[in-house]
Amino acid sequence: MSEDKYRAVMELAKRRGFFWPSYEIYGGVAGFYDLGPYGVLLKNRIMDKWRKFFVRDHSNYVVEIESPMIGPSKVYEASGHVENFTDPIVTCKKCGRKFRADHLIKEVLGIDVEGLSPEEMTKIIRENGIRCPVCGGELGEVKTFNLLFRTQIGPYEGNIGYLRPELAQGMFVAFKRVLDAMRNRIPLGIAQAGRVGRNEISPRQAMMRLREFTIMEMEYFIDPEDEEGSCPFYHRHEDTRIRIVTWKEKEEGVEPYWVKVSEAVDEGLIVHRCLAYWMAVAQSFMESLGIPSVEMYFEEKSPQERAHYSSQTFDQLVRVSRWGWVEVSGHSYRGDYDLSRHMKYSGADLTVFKPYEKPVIEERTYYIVDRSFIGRTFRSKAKEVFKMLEGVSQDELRRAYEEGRPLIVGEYNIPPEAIKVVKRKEKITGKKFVPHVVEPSFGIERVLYVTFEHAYRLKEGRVVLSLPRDIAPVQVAVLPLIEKDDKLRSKAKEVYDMLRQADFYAVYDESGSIGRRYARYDEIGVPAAVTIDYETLEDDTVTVRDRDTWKQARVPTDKLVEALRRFIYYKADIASIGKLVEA
RNA sequence: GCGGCGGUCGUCUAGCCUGGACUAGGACGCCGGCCUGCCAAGCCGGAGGUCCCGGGUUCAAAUCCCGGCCGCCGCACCA
Repeated sequence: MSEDKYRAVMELAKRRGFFWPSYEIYGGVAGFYDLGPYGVLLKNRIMDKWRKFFVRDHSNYVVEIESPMIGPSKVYEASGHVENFTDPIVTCKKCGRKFRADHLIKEVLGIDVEGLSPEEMTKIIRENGIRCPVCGGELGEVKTFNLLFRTQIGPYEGNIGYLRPELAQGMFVAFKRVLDAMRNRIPLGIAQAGRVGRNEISPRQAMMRLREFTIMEMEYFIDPEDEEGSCPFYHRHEDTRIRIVTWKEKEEGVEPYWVKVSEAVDEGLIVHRCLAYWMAVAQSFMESLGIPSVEMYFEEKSPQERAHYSSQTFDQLVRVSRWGWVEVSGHSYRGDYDLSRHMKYSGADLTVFKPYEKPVIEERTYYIVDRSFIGRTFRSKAKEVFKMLEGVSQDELRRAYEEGRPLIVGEYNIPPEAIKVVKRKEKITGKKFVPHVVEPSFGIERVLYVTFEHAYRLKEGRVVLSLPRDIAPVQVAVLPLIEKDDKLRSKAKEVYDMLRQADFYAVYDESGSIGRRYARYDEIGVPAAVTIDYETLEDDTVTVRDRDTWKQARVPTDKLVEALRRFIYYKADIASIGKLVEA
């Protein structure tokens, strides 16, 4: 049954122009998918929903940017991808099985070889006679496989560039600029939607795992010392119930359960309220795409599974017919790992200055050397002494003072009497810190697929794509009842023009019997079909047909735009927008 | 990458085992005509196929054999 649904869904997607495997005429290449005419429209509407939920709904805090797909090698050295996105792989010459070379060596010899070159690992394997743990066959050379797509920037061979495997680095690298443009306010969310590439070893599962795909992601930068202030919209979802399971619970066989956001945070199930808040937003977002809340949950990744910089990661899983639960988004607490790395590798200051509400007056103690004493004592050498004193820390001065022993700088002895204590009141207006990051990240193609599959229905043996009305690729079809009647046709074209000018995505179609055309638009998920019939010519009313119930309401043409707006954007019932037509 | 199964008009498929009348058949869809006063009606006509690709066996290959590509499943992989 589930197998059949997957096949039916893929068949519809291909036949009606939603999506299909790329490069088909050349035999295809695994891990690449095209989006067709309706696929692109649907994707755009999904992306617009995401913008609403994550960006526009938080317009004072979250902004969207766009950064390049190709980055210089330095960026991905800093991010750790050049080093960590690579696996050393060794292949058994006899049975062909592949193993992680470092794991195999650690297993057999108990030594950690992380960071060693493939040649060194090969040597270790040879010298210790390590063989295939499954069949005992001889192992080949250790090879590395990096999942980054590599290229060169310009004509210079040494100038290596990588295709981004995630969007995050674009936000981190541009962080200072964006922060500046947003007038240095924190919390700050930087969002981006764009394509990424990962050279997967063996992609499969149709659109679930691709080598090139689209991510919608946000890096939400916060002050780690101010959890409450980091989430000014927390109250919106405080009482929202989300469905989660922690990794420990999962190991114990606990099923996902419903919990209020505030409880999950207060009980420490979720490490930070921002993480929990964006998970609740993610759940609402997926619900708006027609995924019922019982068809999804959040599952915490175990420490072994998650990236080393993450202190907690939840995956959002949605049920699909063929593969069961699949990940559509990831929610990570990334800490300050990325910004710190980029500070180190680039030398740039990526800290944030956060002013206190009231400046803090603090009394500070300074230990200073009496300059007149030095001048008197060392005379012509004094200049040299001052210079050397520049490298002496407050701590050293304090110890010399407190212990009453001379401070030795180079070949000079400075007696403790020359050190003076000065207490000074200082006004501290704020603090500098490296922000922490909470990251919700969606894979669009997966979201698109689950949306498509959940919309797929059979009604009386016909396919109906019951997409939520406001994400339907085409919003309204305008149909003259009879093809061969010029009066109906010209009136229908007038109505089409009116809807088009009112910014609806409308199509006009006169080909085939009316029933056939209804069926056609049911299949591509058009929520409303407007039919121009003979009554239209008499009293200027049209019928609006609801894709899901097949009920029709009669609406005056001059009220049609408003009626369709309510129907498509405000979930108005078909009966509420006009007089129902008797079947 | 290994093993299993598969790949035929846009889509779904028949044919393959048992090579030859296959000029590859059908259904649905699509296009045109007739018809049609509301749910894939009917009639007529039409377009549409590198039988996944390459090689081999044979007088003859969609069909048998080998290699490759792609898809699905299992294993491995999935920062």
